[in-house]
Amino acid sequence: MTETTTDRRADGRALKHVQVREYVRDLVAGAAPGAAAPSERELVAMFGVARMTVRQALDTLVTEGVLERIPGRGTFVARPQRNRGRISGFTEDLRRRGVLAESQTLLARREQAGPGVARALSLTEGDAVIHWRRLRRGDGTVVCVEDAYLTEILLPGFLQQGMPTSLYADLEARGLRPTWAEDSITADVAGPEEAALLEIEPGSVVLRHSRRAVSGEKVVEVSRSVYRADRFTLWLQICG
Amino acid sequence: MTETTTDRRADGRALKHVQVREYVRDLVAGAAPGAAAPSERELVAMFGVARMTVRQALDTLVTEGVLERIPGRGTFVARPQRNRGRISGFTEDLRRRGVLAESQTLLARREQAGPGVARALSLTEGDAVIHWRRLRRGDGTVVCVEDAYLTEILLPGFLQQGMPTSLYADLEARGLRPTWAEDSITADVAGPEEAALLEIEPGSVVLRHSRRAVSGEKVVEVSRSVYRADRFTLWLQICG
DNA sequence: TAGTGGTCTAGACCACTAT
DNA sequence: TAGTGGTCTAGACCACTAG
Repeated sequence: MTETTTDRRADGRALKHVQVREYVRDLVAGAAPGAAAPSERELVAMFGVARMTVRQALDTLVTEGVLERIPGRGTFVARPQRNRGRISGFTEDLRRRGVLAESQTLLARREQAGPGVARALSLTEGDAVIHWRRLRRGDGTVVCVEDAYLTEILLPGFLQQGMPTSLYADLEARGLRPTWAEDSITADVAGPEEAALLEIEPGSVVLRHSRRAVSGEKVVEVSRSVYRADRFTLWLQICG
Repeated sequence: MTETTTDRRADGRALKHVQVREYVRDLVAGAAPGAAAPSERELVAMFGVARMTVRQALDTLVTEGVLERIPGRGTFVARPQRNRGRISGFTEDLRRRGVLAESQTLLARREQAGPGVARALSLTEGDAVIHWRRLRRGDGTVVCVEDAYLTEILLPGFLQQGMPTSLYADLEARGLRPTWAEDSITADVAGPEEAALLEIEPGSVVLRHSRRAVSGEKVVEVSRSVYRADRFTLWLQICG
């Protein structure tokens, strides 16, 4: 398998292995997992190319998880990928469990980044950030208080547009869907303010979840959430 | 790039592209990012193989993120990957923080899978599993009790070999390094047995962490860990 | 036995980079 | 201009699977 940057020669002609690759990709799109793809020698005959060229095309599709090779048997449409999961936020996370997520904005304003937030967002202290505090409910009951900090310069008009239901859906619409994140999670007890918001006694057990979410090279979100331990289990998919 | 299952022919001779690949991997291990790797034609001359064979070897290392090709310039040791984070276990996790992880095996035996463990490991109830319970310390202080369940049939000789220091390092040596995992995390209070092991009062705050780790298609590990909340923060990298 | 993917050869021309 | 990786050819033999 070889990374192809352009897919085309300088003169505009499509590369042969790309032609074969895209032909097979189209052919196989929507086919049932386990369905047979054309054999390598069939493709050699169809396209009039060398077998190594066909193999280069198929190698890419195998690496992408589209095809699967079985020696002595053939090439087949791969089983559905187990792990094309996306990073999700509270709203999407709860929806996946069949729970309706609601949010009440407690605070949404422009602030100057303090030292901690600036470092986490890879900004300079004093840069403009959006601070968004929400009380979050699942099926109507209070579950979580979340403080999110966003880099204002990446999100023009964010505060003016009316706050979105799902932060991640909004980021996705801006092409800033997080591609990976660093999370840290601790168990703790609630302080008095948190307790009041979460409708629990101070000192009750809570789950603290901090996230630093990155889209490409840019840190798009830094957040701290406090969950009622009696009402929430954090569920994460980890990839290698 | 081609997946190689065996790395060896039936007669035991190493495949040529594997020889080249491992030679380059060793050569480059510990080299500074950006350092030049041997050129393809150099390797052709060194090993007396065809260039396609060398390319197959290097393709694998490029896909793995070890090397980087720059057309017209050469092949180089890849820059540190933004996101080649591997799923880590307790040992590796603590090592990354500069903390020495130690484990004391409380129990390591063959059992028949109960309904929960069987479902989590994608086995049938009654199938043989390895149950491994460890008390885990960081820099000498008690941090965690972990119960891990492993599919015995995937790990021949595991119990006989002497328990490894790091489960994940052992799995990696067997080609079963987890590629992704589903984790669920809650905050809770310690029960009496846990409290005794963790050297805390019953009712103290703990962090519970369950993991279902998958390597390729196989579920290789299911575990439940209980951490002292006052001594441990869980740190996870999430990918989309 | 026929077909499949896995490995491998010994060349070739191209576009690109560095000197 | 010399060297690099990118693409491509036209074969070959192997181990394995299936009918």
